[in-house]
Amino acid sequence: VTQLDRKTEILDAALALADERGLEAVTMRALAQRLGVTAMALYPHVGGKDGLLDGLVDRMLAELLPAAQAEGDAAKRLFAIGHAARALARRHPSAYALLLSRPSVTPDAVRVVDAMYSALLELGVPDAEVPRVERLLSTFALGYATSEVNGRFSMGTLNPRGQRAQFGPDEVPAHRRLAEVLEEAPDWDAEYAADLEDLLLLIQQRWSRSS
Amino acid sequence: VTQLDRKTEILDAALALADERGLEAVTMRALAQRLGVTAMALYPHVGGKDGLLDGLVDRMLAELLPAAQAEGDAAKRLFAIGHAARALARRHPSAYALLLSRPSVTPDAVRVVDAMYSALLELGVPDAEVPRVERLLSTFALGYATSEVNGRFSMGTLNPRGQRAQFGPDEVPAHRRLAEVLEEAPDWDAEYAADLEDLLLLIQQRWSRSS
DNA sequence: ACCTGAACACCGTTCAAGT
DNA sequence: ACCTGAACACCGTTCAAGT
Repeated sequence: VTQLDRKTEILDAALALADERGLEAVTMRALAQRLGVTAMALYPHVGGKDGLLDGLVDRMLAELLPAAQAEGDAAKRLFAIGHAARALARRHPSAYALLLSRPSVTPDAVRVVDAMYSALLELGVPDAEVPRVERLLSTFALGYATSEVNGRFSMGTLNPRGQRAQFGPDEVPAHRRLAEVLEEAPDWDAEYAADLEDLLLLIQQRWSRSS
Repeated sequence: VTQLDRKTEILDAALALADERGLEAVTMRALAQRLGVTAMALYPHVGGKDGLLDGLVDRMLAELLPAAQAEGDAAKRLFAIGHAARALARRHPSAYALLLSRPSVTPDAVRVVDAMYSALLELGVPDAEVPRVERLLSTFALGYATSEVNGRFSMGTLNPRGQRAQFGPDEVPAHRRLAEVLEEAPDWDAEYAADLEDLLLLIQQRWSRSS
């Protein structure tokens, strides 16, 4: 079983390296050096760079699992998972994007999805719609956290004046009309919470309690 | 102006290369060879590998712009943008993930956002909420398309029997209850359309026409 | 102004060899 | 069973040089 422990040791080191110096600094050689070993010593355990990155996805999903198994009613559990997904991104900003680009069927991944299925069923979503709604929610949560840690949101907002200056009058009329609103720096915690509430509201209104 | 044309020529070639052989095959050397030139000849035009990838994001957003300027009522325009974002992913599956990880403030990017702002205002979303709802919608659209082209969706669904076999009885109860539903292969076109409809429904119910 | 060629410091990975 | 060391075929990028 020291095999498995060694693998998680390696993955932990890789994740720490990604957190500290970015995903592109996660090199077989740099990772090996951090572990006091040669790069080729890693291959039997993680199976090359691709296997290493898949392993990082698994490790992150394992970190998400406890939140998925929290207590409370269905809506509360979905909020907990949603906030945990965002907290995970803040903990591992550089590695997080892997979650959207590398499929994973780790047992822990299935368990997280199962927790969401259960909550949606409890909320009255019909069986046939549950997988779709789960994908809608998880896609939004992963996409939001990814966008946030990668800075996709902080540019329509950073200096809207200088930005509008590139355009002629009424070339971007909505930006002009929203000028004052766009001046304010958004509170991302509040925005994300509001988004989750809206999505839960959608679910409750669309399939109001029949069970 | 042959400067700019040369740059878009290079970006077009890079995008084509990514479409044909994957983003990791987009190498300064391989790209240069495709253009019948030396790798270092690219540097003055695109400014290194990072600038090249930023350029790919800009090119893709430019491809999205025509759909954003389509005709019709507000809801119809939002659908058009949503579907165009997914079509873009199918056209450039490998490069698409860059949209979520590399911020862009290209004029075309601002124009696309402006079109969404306009549609949301027309639907009755209050000024203060428009930027948040735009981020919600664009995040979902980008995240969904990215997940789809990267295969994140095709694994809870591919062979659900073999997957459940890893677990003891009632360890994943929701998967068990949804067994029949999970057997069916989803129609992704229909699912994405249903998601967009649900999100539009949310908007219309939450801020029902007061204007 | 635009391109080339050689060079540098890196990659992931293979493979024979050690213990 | 686990690790090493040298080697191979690549990277992105710098820099002096050509025209």
